[in-house]
Amino acid sequence: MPTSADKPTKRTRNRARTIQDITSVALSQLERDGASGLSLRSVARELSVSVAGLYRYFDTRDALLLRLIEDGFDDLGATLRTVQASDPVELLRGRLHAYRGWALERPRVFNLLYTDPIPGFVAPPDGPTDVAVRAALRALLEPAAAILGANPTRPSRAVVASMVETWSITHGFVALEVFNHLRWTNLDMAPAYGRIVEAAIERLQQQRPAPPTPQ
Amino acid sequence: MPTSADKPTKRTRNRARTIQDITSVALSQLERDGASGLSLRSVARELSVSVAGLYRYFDTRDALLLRLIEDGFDDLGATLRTVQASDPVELLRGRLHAYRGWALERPRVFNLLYTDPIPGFVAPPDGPTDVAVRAALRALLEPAAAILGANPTRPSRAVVASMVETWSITHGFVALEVFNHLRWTNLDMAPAYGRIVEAAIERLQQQRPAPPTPQ
DNA sequence: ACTGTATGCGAACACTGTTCGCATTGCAAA
DNA sequence: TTTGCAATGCGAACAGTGTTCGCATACAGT
Repeated sequence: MPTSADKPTKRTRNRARTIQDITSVALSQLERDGASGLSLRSVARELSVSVAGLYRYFDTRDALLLRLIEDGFDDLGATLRTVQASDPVELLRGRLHAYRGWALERPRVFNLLYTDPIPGFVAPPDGPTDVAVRAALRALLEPAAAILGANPTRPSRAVVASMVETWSITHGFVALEVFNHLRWTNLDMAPAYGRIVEAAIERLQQQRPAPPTPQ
Repeated sequence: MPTSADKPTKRTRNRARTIQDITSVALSQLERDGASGLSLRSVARELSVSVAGLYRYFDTRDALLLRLIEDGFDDLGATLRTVQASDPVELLRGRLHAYRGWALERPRVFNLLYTDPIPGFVAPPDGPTDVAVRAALRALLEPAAAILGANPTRPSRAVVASMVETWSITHGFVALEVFNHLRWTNLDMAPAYGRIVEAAIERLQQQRPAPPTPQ
């Protein structure tokens, strides 16, 4: 039962590598077949190890799934943060588009992150999952806070409300598109999403407290 | 292998009742444990029949799930249509709120309808599933078309785009709330959603072609 | 009353997650 | 270096799942 803080001995390095191997093939199976199609036994087969051996690294299938969720949020956050801009409006616009792009490339992972993957489970507040979730979201909400001229670390209630609106508006389109609920419209999805993004940004700007008019 | 159009003989009536029984207990298990927790064997146990017997009514587990999806969309549509109003704006507002209420009462069903429940499956266009999906959606989009002063049966491309925007904006908030992604905000969800709804309606009204100014 | 179809079910097969006990390996202290 | 303990690996087993098959039974139409 190794603790989280171990010296970098050969054992712990091997252990980290094994965990990395497991999550890696688990992720590829998740992306291909969805969460319900991910089986420990097939992961074990692909790694040429026994099923029972996997239980030295993950107590249960749900634990592995949870790890994929955390990794997913980390990856989403990192992807959003690759988008940079000097203008906060430009930054928000870019990251909102990156949000959609990320989701479209990994619909199964997006499904795992933003719907109800482990029926009974709710992430405990300030647990590792919750931390990863909020870190990813911060990459989206910080530029929104900047547009509002608000402190992104301690946003007021009204600022939170405005940021959540921005997120909700864009997330809705992405969720519907990713899950194929907009196919019948025959719309060009990219420009349609672009209009949603602009609407969200405009609304955000309207809610910014009026700056002191110069002169 | 009975076809869909049978005379109302005793056999077919019994058959319809059995199907109704199966879907009924399947639905209750779905609402409690989610789609992944729904098992044919437990349904059979609860009905005191054998598992193999169920296969006389549903070729596969996915077929039963698909039936629950169709029933779900029918129920959603019917619920939305219980909301009536003379003013189309009032009608849309009421139905958008009903949309959220319906989702919050059956999060597992909402998950089944609007995410990726059967990984490989896409509903064939104009199949029974597709018909149910679009019928439910029409209850939401018709008042939007009315606000735009458009023909709801043959909407133009621009009208479709506007209606989809309305849906996307509100769906996003509902999806995030239902799947517990807004818990950290500590916002009052009902008024927060109310503001989203008003934003969607305002945007819709702005996109209405200007009426001929009287006088 | 007879005949064919629809229905019901027990048993089996292949698959799943999970646990147990026993071997083996690697590390760290003696 | 040797010894001992913890970490690792694995085969077998158990309970659960979806699905198929073959054989009985019940019913509907002739």
